[in-house]
Amino acid sequence: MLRISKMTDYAIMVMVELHGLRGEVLSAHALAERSHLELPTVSKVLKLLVKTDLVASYRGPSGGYSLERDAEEISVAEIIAAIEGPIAMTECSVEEGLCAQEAVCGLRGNWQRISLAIAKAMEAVSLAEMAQPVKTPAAPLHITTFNA
Amino acid sequence: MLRISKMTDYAIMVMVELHGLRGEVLSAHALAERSHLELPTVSKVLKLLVKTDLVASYRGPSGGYSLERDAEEISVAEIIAAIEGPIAMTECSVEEGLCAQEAVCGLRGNWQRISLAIAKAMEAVSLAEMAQPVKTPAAPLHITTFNA
DNA sequence: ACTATATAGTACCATATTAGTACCATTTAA
DNA sequence: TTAAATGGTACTAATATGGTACTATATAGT
Ligand code: FES
Ligand code: FES
Repeated sequence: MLRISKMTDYAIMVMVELHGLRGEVLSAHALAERSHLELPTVSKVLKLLVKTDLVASYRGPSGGYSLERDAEEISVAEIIAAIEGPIAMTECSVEEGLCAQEAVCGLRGNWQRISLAIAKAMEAVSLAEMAQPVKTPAAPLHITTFNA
Repeated sequence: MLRISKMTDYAIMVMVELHGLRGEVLSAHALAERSHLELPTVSKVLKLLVKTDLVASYRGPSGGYSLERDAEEISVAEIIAAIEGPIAMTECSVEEGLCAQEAVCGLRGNWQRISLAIAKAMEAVSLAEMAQPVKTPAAPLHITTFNA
């Protein structure tokens, strides 16, 4: 199904929640409530987001989390990468030597091209755009591919 | 990592092997050898590909498999879909009611847009193109996204 | 200085998914 | 009739994921 992990999905939900509260600091607890997710899960996700400098954290009482940058400046690609690492369709798309079949399989170059294209597509979608609900997905993203 | 399953990877390898032999019928055993994969795995993959009408199968001695259509007419999207079902980033991209958070989460529309874009990108890449090795992925796929 | 509250980090477990295997039924060319 | 191939099902093992628990550390407020 070519899907992102649930953790990544959660991460986006939390980031969306954080958006619109720019400047305001929310605790993990508050974020869990607002996003209807479990606290431990939200905590885990937030820690990963802090590590990758997408959200700022403040300790102590009245501490919590806030977006590190404007939602317009954060891409979904970054969020995905923060949770599940580099965007790549196959092992070999990440770097040489990770795919068992590499010696006898010439697909690596093409997988890299495809992975790169998808990565770019996600880089072009900002958190701010993601936060705006779309009822009728009338205009899908437009993608041109090989030989274009 | 947003990756396809290994089975899907294998499926593409097998399809690539089948390509260039248009008309010729190869047994699962022969395909396993050529693609350096295990026979049971190749068999399993081939069965799925037959079900989705991507390859034709012939029983009995001197039976085997061959491409159902020209490699130019088969997209990687079809192969991926054959092995792992609809191309969708999240549960809710497939159809309503599959995502646990749906009631309180407005992301569904956007996920659908993104999933659709990726699906289209893969539809644009044919098996024939995939079979041509690319050493230097100089020109990646070009993708334009939201608001374009 | 003390304390309560919050994040940071690590380590862990339970479950779901995936990869891989085995077996037997069915078809068919020789 | 036989042997070689696919078709289908069911099973096992390995891995990845999702979720949890616990301890350490920082800090605002009293
Ligand atoms: S799929 Fe990775 S080397 Fe072929
Ligand atoms: S991510 Fe599926 S409904 Fe929000």
